[in-house]
Amino acid sequence: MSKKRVTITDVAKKAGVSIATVSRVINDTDYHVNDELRERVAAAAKELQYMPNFFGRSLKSGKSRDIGVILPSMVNPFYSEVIAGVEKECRSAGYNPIICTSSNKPDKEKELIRLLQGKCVEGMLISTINDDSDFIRKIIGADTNIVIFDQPIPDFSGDSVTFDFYQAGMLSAQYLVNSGHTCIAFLSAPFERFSRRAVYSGFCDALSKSGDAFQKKNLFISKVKDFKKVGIDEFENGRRLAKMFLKAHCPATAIVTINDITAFGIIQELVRGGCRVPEDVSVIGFDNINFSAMFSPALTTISQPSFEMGTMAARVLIERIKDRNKNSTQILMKPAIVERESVKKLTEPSK
Amino acid sequence: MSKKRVTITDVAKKAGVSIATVSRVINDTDYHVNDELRERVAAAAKELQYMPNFFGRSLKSGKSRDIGVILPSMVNPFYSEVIAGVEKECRSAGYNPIICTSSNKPDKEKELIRLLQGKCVEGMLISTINDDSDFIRKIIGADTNIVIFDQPIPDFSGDSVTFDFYQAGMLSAQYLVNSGHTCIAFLSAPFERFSRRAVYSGFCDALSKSGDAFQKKNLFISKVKDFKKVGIDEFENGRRLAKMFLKAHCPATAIVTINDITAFGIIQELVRGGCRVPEDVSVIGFDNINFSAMFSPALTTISQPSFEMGTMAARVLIERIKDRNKNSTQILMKPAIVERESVKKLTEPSK
DNA sequence: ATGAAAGCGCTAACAC
DNA sequence: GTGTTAGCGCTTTCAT
Repeated sequence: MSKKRVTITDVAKKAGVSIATVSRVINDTDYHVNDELRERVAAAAKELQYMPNFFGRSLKSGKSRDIGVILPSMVNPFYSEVIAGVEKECRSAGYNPIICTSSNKPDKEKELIRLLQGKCVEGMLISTINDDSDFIRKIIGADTNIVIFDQPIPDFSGDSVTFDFYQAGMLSAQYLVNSGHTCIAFLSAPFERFSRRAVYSGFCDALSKSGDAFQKKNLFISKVKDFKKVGIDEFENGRRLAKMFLKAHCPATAIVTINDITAFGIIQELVRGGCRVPEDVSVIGFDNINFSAMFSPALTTISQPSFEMGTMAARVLIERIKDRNKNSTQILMKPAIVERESVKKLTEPSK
Repeated sequence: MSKKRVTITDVAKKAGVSIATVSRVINDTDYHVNDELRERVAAAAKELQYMPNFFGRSLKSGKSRDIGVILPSMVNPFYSEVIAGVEKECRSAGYNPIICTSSNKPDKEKELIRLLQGKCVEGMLISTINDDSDFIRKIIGADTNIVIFDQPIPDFSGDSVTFDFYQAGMLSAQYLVNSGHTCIAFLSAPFERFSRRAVYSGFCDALSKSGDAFQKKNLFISKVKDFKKVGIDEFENGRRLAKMFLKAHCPATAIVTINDITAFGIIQELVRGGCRVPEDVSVIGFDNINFSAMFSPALTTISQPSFEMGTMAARVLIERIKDRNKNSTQILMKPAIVERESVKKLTEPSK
């Protein structure tokens, strides 16, 4: 019943030319085709609503024009923005991103990589959650173009676009110290990811330098390893963390945490526990997702340029696809503090 | 330099069998293959890290196992959740979703449809923003399986999974009326989308029925048509709307708006203008995105089940792919009120 | 300037 | 039970 798909042969027949000519016209090569024929072909193609079959093309050329993208989650707006950047950059260069989420599951990540290889993607953008990073290296050993982004892999020497988590950790500590805070708490999910460890160590180092060495009793780590519904789970995790903080009667006047959503949870629970933010306790987030500006109090946070990171990563990958032999590019995106309302300045008169 | 891709021929050579046998083993057909050969092939495939080329397969079979998904945006968490649902359902059925965002641009939407056709997707999930819906019907006339979801198309008779916007509008009005509000305002972006018109008319009808016919002076519509960065733009739009509301000295005690993000903007600006929520003015949102629960005051809103809608839409499409002749399925997801803290009950003693 | 034809990797009908 | 082969739609070399 369903009409057969229109192929290059149909167009050729209709225009009374060979398929080779049709191909030339369709691909608009600089190949010289008689104007009259060219128009006849174009007309036939249009009339038949011809649409080249990518499979035929890709099979022949070995090029899919597809780019695989693997991310841990979709529901965290940070990643939505990353994807938006990736998509924009890819499409404007004529590539099609295939977006996959690993849902924080290492095995699924591996599976997706194989899937994408089967689809002959010309390259992949990977934000890996695999701690065993060797398998990524193996893939690169083969002939897949890869750019590691977001989550760094220690000692990785290929293309990467990552974020300077260490410095970000330093920044948040310094900012708090400069605002007059001397007793600061660090609230986090388990340190399974490189990024969290890096933030923490930057944070500790900065405190040491300023003379207020971090006190272990101010470190609160929740037990939750698996975030199934990432957005809401991280929020709940924040609430849990705040409860721990409150219960411990922690004397800290400021709290640093690992992402904005967690910060939202912390703030909500703090307020519920009778603790005003920032009057009684200051909170500084991490990511600067869109909602941080909408929250009340508007969240002071460390910006991790999501959209730009997506854009950059895609750009680096496309460069790599064009030239397989160029030197590897390693981009380290820098953090910046975004001052809003959730941190109180103890050194200035309160308003 | 880069090693050639391993093909079925390589595996066949290595195992000392024909490519047909390899194909049979790989696809694990119930075709009878000698156990010894089977193992030899499997071993060879594994050793060579063979990965079938989807293009060859798809070209031959005409099946891509891909499903195209077109959405207006990615940055609004409502859509992130929809996608999460779609992805989960597709993958568990062995399909691969190709996600595209039209960025609220009708032309881009059409372009994406063509792109997806070129990729031989077996079906598409479309949340259309095209007001001219005929072109969608044309596509269906051809041999593409389509499920319209999220944004309904009037008089559409094919498969669809949409949301009962009209009833949602009624619900919000009724809820407010039941809470004792008699003067209610409606704040919206321009009525270009069917969904917004439907919400508005449900809202008006419910008010009429309750005897408090809606007064036109309480309708505020902003001018902004194009949301480029959807998330943040909608927030800004909310702020703009709240300014208009404030400036007009509107006597309404409650505000209904078209989505949660806009509600966040409205609330922020209201508060900034010295108007407490919900003490002075109540606000009811729309969507129930994750952040609504995190906001303060936690947002009372109409839930539009995003993840489930994605799941349902994918499921309907997959059913359709399996049986092209079955009757069309039309699912209308029902709204529900989510009571939180942004609406004040005027009929009960205030706390 | 145009056409004929090979062949990309795979599946499935057919031959043995 | 296994192998041979045609051909899916396309690009591109090579003749003409």
